[in-house]
Amino acid sequence: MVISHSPGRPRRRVRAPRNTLNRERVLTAAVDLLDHAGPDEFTMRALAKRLGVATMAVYSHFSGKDEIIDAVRVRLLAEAELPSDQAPDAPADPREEIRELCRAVHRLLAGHPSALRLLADRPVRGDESRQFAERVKGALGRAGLDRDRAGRAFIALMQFTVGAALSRGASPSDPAQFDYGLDALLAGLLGPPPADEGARA
Amino acid sequence: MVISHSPGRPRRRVRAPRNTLNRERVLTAAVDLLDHAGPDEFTMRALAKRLGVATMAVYSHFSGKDEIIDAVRVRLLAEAELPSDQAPDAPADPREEIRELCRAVHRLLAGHPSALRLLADRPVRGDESRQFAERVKGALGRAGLDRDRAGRAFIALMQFTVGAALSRGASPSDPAQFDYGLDALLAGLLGPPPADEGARA
DNA sequence: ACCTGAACACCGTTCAAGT
DNA sequence: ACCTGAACACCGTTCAAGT
Repeated sequence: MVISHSPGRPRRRVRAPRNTLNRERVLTAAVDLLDHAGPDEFTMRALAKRLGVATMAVYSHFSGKDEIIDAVRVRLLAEAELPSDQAPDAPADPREEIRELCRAVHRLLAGHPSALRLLADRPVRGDESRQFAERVKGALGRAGLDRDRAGRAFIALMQFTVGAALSRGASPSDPAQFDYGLDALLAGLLGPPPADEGARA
Repeated sequence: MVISHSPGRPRRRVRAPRNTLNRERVLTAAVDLLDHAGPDEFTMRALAKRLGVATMAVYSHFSGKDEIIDAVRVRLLAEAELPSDQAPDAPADPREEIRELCRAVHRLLAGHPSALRLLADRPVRGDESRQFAERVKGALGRAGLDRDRAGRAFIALMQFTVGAALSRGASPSDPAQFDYGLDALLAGLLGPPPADEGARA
């Protein structure tokens, strides 16, 4: 006996061609999904549907949802638009460099609010973040802090930056709010900025 | 025919007596559960089991999980040990009052890390938090900030406090870390502290 | 009014099977 | 090797029923 498709609903093809999937495609779809829906809708089933494959196909490339979330963090960190790394013999004002680095991280986090909710409570590890930390601590050192104070200052700056991005998602505030807090924190950590560039009240 | 209990496993009684449950008991159990387990284990089923009732009994007192989480926030805010409210004609140093208020909130949040994860991304509303905000903004005003700056400063302080508490849960840092950042932020917002009490480096 | 248990539409993940 | 679909042990919540 012949089983015919019901003519009204053309179903997704029964079997996806080989090698349709890889880690890159999964991660791109994951970030897209997070950017277009809340963290609760970030589901293995929704992710697979977006990729046009069966749910379990994703498990051929990632061990599970946690590994995907960790990889999303790495992917996002990689696409952060950091101010260009200066040559060591042409150092810019370290205060301004720190400021721009924090602003870049804040821009990144505020631009991916659902991802931020998923990532906010996980410890940050991995090479990229270590590199970033060393760069900020280097600038803090050039601004006059010793190694110990630079470490504490870096943590404080990241705590504020994450908290500000989280709060923006919860109840959006004007864009100048983050700068107000960041400049205050920097002034407290490094001392007041030189008067010649402080033209704003 | 007689159905006998299997002697090995005395089951929970079939029907709980009337009025065993009320909002207070549910909230106490909810905070206990959050304090003894991760946010993922905070489940309507686990909550009911802890209360010794069927899962759906809780729904007689709360419309759902979201309402419970909102009520947990109120409960936690209420049990925050804020420094005693000064009489208006005997005002303490406003800087010190702000400092202690932020420390109290941080202590509270850091003491309930799982609850913090559930609450961090929700907008804060309600009367208690408004009262708290007015108290901090009042102190900021007495410290010399105009209304607009006081509003921004309050937001910045809360963003930092939440971010610091969240980060402590993710990768615990030493207790002095929060004070380091808080004092820097306060110095930036209010100007450097008077030299006579700044005996620490 | 308050509590119970079955049922529904979801989850993430395991497993056996297809190609 | 890579993908599929059924199945398992969970969720939050609706519903009809008990007292």
